[in-house]
Amino acid sequence: MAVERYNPREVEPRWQAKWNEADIFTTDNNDPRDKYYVLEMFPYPSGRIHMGHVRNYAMGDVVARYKRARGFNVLHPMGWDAFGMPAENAAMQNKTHPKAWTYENIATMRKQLKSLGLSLDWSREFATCDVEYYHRQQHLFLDFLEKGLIYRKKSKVNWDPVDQTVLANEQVIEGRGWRSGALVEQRELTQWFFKITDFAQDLLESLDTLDQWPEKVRLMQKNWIGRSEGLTLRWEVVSDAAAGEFKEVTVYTTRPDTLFGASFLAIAADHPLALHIAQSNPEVAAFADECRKTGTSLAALETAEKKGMDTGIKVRHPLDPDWELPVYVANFVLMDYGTGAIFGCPAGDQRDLDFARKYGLPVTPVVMPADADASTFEIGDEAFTDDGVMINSRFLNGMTTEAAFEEIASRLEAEMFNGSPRAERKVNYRLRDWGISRQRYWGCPIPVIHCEDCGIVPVPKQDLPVQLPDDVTFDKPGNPLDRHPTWRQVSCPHCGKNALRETDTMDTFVDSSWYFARFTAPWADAPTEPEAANGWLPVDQYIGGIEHAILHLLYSRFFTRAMKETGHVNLKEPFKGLFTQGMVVHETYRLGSGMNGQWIAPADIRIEENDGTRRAFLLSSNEEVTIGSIEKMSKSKKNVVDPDDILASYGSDTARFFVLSDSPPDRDVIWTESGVEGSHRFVQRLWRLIGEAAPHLSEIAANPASEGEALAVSQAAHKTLKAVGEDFDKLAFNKAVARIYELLNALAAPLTKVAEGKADEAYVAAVRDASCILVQIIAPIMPHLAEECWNLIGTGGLVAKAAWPQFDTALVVESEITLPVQINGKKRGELTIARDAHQNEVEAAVLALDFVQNALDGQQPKKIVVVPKRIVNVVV
RNA sequence: GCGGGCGUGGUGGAAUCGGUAGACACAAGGGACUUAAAAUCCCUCGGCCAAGGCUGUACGGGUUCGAGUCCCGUCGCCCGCACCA
Repeated sequence: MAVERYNPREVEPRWQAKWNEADIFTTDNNDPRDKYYVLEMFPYPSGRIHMGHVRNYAMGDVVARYKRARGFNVLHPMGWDAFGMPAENAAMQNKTHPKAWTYENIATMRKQLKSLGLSLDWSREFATCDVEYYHRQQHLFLDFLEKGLIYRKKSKVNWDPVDQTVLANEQVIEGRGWRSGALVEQRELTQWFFKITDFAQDLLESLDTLDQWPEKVRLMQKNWIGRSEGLTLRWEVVSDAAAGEFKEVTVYTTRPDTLFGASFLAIAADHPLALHIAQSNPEVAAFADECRKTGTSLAALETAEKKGMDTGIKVRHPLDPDWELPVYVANFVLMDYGTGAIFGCPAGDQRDLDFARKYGLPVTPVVMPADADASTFEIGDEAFTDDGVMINSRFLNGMTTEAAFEEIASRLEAEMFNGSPRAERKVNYRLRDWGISRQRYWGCPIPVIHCEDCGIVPVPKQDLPVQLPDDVTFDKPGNPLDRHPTWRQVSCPHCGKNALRETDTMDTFVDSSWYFARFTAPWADAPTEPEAANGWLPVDQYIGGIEHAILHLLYSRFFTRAMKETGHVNLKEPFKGLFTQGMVVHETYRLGSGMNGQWIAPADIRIEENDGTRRAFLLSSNEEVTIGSIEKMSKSKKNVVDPDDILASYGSDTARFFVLSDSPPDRDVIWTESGVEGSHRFVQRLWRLIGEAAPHLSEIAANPASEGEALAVSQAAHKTLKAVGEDFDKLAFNKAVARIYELLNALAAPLTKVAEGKADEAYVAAVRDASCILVQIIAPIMPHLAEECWNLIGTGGLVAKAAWPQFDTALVVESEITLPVQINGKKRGELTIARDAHQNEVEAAVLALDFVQNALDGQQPKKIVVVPKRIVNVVV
């Protein structure tokens, strides 16, 4: 019989409505079953969802639906990371209010997400710009402040001297402001900081407990925290009028063993000594100013050419009073790290070597490889940075690097200089405290008041929330809160005098550092309901982009610790399992070249393919378009595919199935139109095969076959069921998809046979069992299609509420296995033998094989390697 | 610059712990059905030579009975670098 084509436009909204009616995705905190919290990183409401969102949320939804079928009480919420710069940029460009712009975007994107049929608990939805949310964030801020986890200090920002405003790093392009084009300067402001460094050691050590995180993310965090063991070492300044009061310079070094290879000291442009010298030395002052024009991003600083300026000051070597070294100001030494001063050993550090070559400073090799010859070992263009044997280092000669470190450290620790030890062992971290002050409007106001008499006064909790005023304008650069006529005016909670509100708002990373905890009780008056938070947390499976591997995840780990210290939760690690998914990428198309070229959207072209050559043409004019490289979907390159277009033509199930197919989920997926069509063909094929057989299937109860013709059908279904469950447990969605294809291929002929009425009862029962399994394993990926098929087979109820089926153990084990047989490591044939055959039996059977006999040519084999159940290798 | 990752047919990828390289899909080619097209179904599909074999996982080395997988080096691409989210 003929079956109508599957029409997702009709089917998908219908099932979404049924799920709503049955209210099956709303989560009850008091449900006694085992909990499972699956969370995808919440989106920034940029305007419309993109394919990256579809992929991210499809993955989370598969996990949520699968775990629900497995009997867990699943929490799967959604919200909006809604504060941030784009809303202010839009306000400046389009004269819209950030609040209106943001909530309109949220409305659009919520509608788009709902059409995907995600199994989300929408009753817990919030946006970080909701007053109810940032109210509680201010509550947390006050608690952290009270605990001593927050302080103020001076720190640098990118300052645009034309727009008179602070710029984000991404707004600094090649050292210039993105709007004004003016050279950016560094400027110091007093800003608020979270003391993340208090937890540096714990954040580092606890990485070992995160065994469900990708190894690479743990490694990146470890390197980011950057624990090093070294020495602070004081150098005596050779008396000099220019040095003034400065009698010594303290450096931090992790390589005290290379001390005899030192050839200069380098200090940061903002080092107190540099600042002092700059007062009397215009050259140094000019150079330091130049260093300050690089902007504040580390990448910009480090890719800049390494430069320095001799201060004229000299220091004495700690181990030789007759040895004097020059002190440079250098642009690669950072005031934020260590002591803001280093000693340069050109032979043992590439940066120091480049610097020494540039300024004609001596290069003395002090470490050489263990097997090198001390009399001939030289440093050319490359420093020797490995461990080895000490040379040219007086009493250290012949020692290992490690022993030399210990020798220098203990000698200098014991030596007194100006009344205190010359050196001290010190553990240092690269991690810096987290600066959260932003001079912007669209963020969470920092709830403090500045009073002339009382200083900094926290806003009393009963006065929260400190609400953002709505009546602001964006016609001028700078922070609208600063120039608001009345908002700042407030009386001091202490003394009642006129005082001023803090106008800095919080970094948006703060908003995203605890939203996962808020989802557990978004209605709570306090930031969390501890019982709910402790019950649900940690998040069992967190899914998001690799671009958040360091900052967002590290800040969230810090926040959870800080919330523990302030009694809002009682755990340290917020995310038990982490999965980082890849991006969705697409070909680019370009019309014309060079300056006149323009990017063309995929929707505006058609592709022709002849003899393997693909050419693209503009739909409107038939002009040929150049096919460019495959890149991350971005507005600027126009290589975006709007999920709405895909949903309109293929439906949500096809889109979800496609983004989970082919590519491993942690790698990028290339969006291709032909790939989507392939996925859609599968949807139609499954619908047709099930639909044609359904009238017969619905008449007979499911029953797997244990013998006869139908055995193969049941074996295929149960093996796939087992494998797909394991794949879902590992988030290996692409493998699950491949197995689903395989199963449908295996069921195609049996389903047709049933449809044609040529099957006996036992066969139909086995096919029905297999069909139900098929429908249940596709249900997490293609929930609408699954409900429609489920209904057609006449199973009753919703698949979304059905328990995950059990596979039959007897159907998934093989009694015989086929082993590949190699001769000298190359496959030459196969051996089929009982699964539980003993090693001796396998060897005997292999030696009896014709091709083995031929290869041996009468001789004895040198060796036979038998890897049980895997392979046999005969060495002749 | 520093830190992290990736590289397998025409294409996306599979290969669980070092054990049959190319599962599954896309594209392409051929055939069946059709008045025709679409849809569907069947076959072929890394390269080289005729079988049988040789060769092949970015490139160059190494370890091993056996390497896509481990080690060393090179090249290319991607992510992060603290005020994008």
